[in-house]
Amino acid sequence: MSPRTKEQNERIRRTRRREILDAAHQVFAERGFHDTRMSDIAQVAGVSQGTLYHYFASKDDLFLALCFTWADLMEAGIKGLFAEDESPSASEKTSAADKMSAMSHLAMAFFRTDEELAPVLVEFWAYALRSPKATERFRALFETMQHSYVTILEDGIASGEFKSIDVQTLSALPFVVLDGATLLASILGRDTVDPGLVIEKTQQLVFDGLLVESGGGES
Amino acid sequence: MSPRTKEQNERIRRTRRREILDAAHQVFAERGFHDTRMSDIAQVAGVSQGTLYHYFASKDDLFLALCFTWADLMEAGIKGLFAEDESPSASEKTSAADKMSAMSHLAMAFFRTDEELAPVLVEFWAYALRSPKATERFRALFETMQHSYVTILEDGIASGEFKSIDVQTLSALPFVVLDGATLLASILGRDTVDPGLVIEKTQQLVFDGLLVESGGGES
Amino acid sequence: MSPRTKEQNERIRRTRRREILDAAHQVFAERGFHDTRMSDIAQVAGVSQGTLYHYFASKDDLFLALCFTWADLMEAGIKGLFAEDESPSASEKTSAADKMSAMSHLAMAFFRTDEELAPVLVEFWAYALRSPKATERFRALFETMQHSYVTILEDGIASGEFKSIDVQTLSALPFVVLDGATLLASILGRDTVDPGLVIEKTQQLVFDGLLVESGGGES
Amino acid sequence: MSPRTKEQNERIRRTRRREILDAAHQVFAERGFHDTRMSDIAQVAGVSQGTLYHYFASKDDLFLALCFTWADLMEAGIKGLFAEDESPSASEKTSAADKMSAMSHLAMAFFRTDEELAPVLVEFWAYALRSPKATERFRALFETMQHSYVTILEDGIASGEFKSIDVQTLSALPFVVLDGATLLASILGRDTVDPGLVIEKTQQLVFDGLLVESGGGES
DNA sequence: AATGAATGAGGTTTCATTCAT
DNA sequence: GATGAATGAAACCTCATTCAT
Repeated sequence: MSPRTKEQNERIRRTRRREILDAAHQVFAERGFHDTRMSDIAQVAGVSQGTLYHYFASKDDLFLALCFTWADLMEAGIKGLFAEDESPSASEKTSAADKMSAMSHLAMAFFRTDEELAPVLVEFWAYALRSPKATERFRALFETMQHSYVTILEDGIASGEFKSIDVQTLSALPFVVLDGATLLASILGRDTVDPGLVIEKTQQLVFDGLLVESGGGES
Repeated sequence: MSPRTKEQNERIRRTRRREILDAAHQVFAERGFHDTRMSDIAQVAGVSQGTLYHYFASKDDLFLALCFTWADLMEAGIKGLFAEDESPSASEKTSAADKMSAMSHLAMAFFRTDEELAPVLVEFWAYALRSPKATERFRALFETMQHSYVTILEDGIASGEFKSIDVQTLSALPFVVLDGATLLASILGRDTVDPGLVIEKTQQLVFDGLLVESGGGES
Repeated sequence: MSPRTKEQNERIRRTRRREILDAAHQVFAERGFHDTRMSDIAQVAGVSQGTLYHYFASKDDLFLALCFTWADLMEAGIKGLFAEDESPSASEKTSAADKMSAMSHLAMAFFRTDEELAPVLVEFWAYALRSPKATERFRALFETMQHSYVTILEDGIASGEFKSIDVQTLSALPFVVLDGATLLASILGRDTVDPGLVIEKTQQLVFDGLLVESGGGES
Repeated sequence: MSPRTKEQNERIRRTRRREILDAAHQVFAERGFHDTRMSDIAQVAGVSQGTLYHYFASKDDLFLALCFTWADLMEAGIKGLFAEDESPSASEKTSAADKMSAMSHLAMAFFRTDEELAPVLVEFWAYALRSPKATERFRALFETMQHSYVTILEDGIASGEFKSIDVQTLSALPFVVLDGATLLASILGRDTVDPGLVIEKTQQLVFDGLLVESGGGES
């Protein structure tokens, strides 16, 4: 009956918060944002509806927190990729080709980690269309990825590995392909479109395209 | 004195139906599916709420009809591309490269035609995640596009224009890039990501990639 | 193209009116008053909704007209029973027993005539609970029936056929049994409760009861 | 500070549920099922509309619950009548006449208990015409009453108290008269038809009829 | 911190009725 | 007389959020 210590309280809060986020993730993935009721989340999380509001100010808040969670993860993944790279322990500089390949693998890894991630992402996009907060987070993630890709491309071009191209425009490509493949896989199923494979094969083809002087299609 | 003729009634219904669809398009684009009120659509269309239900059974029905409208248009565009091609008047066969280019241009054209199309597409995707009807229409559209691309690639490979690749997987690429670029442009704005440019430059790069034997590793 | 004569017009109106009433009868029986839509009736009658309003001022008006139709029929039946009786051609006065029996047969006849009558009656009762017009018609019909029965009973008592009873109270019995049997047959089906049989057997038993001095139940 | 205990919550729910049912009873009786608005019930019950839906899934559900409540009461009354009878303390068996009388008194008691019961019953009948659930409950109640009456009649016949009659058909009589009298009293008012009196006098007459060999013809 | 009964604004949908043709 | 497109009032119901316990 002795009051809980501060640390105990915080641990409880952290655990409970995570449980709620997990429950929300599951239900949002199944039902989508608008068809999810707070009571559903509460039930799956095993808490009362009131409790949800001790941890998140609103349904939107909860959804955003969830989306930010994986955005953080993704961002950390990308940054990690290059942080390692900068460590001087690597005897030799990694080639641009290797870096491109590494980015692809990172994206592919996300799909293997969590089967329910893709549907929530699609919801997030629709949500981001109307929510400045979501847009900002999305933009930051995009810019991180874009920045990395720009660096890779420019390095490759500088070193003569790649031919010269419109770096600014093409820097969006990884994100474009990642999201496009996620979308198609979510709606049509992975039997129809395997996002990992699409990303991998595309990256390979694009890489090959970077090696040759343009054949000069008119488009 | 005498009642309206059948033709008069049909004309009225066709016109009114189109007016409602246009209004719905506008409001759905602005607000998204869930934040759109039937009263908003009615007001923009200049009719009463009741009238909406003379033309569409429900809000979902209206939204689907709208999405089917542009899906039909897009599908017609793709099929038209190849129908022309089959006309025997062309003394020489169009090259695979030209066909690829034509597909890109078609996709790009859609964005120029209708500024408000993109946001509704994103809504449609989220919607398609839960609605079998929407999924089916989406799948049909995808397969049409995929089929065309498969043909182009196989023709190109057969004629020796292209190297041999995983046609099945890469046939999803146009749709992946189209949707991915649409998404990014919708959320981040065309200043950040110009979908037409992304499509064009990507197509070019991919095309170049198709010309050379792969220099890359397996990744 | 010559304009129709007044008689033709009236004939058309009468026919059309009857068609609408028949359609209404059918739909009201199937669906009940509140679940019947004017459009249903219009469709079954083979006319437009607007036309209904050329013949009846409102849905309530149409329903009442329908109910009044059979009320008139029933009332005519009862009155007819006694009109015949008063004709001097009958060499001998009909006995009270015979009259009672005749009333029973009349009631039973209604059930055989029209299978769909019973459900509409139940609707009418619920309706009559709130509508003064319906109540009044119902009361008039009741009083006609009651009046006839009072006469029969009083004649029978006067002639010594029947013992003395509370005529006022028991004069409601035919209506009570008729309606009660109608109700049960409508809800439970004629397999469970055969209204004709119930009426017949009850009448018989009651008649027997009228013959003997009360055994003096305490109730 | 601490949340309410389970018992507290249950007590609240039980009380509130009863309050809502009472309010519904009152409003349904006044206005009928279809003209009753959920907002009316909410107002009379002193709760918000939303609260109604915490206790009943729909307007139909609420109405059915209400009807089931009195059906349960009525059924308990009938069963109670015979349960007492089976107690071995009674030195002598109750006569069939006494049992018939008891049943009449029970029916009459219902009308005295609750002035507003009758109109709701009429609504329930109309409702039962279209609702399988209501039909089933109605049938069960009917069968209970019928079963009791069959027993009474057969016992009476076996003991020689009553003459032999069509027990199956006449076993519906109490229900027929009860419902018929309820209906007439509801529509015409108790001044015109006193249901208690009708039931009592009818029972008496029928009882007398059971004593004598039929003098009547087949009608 | 946790609970869950209660709220109430507001959305979609229905349908009797009107009226221009 | 006949039509059927159009109306618009209002009903049922949902669900995020609050707050007394």
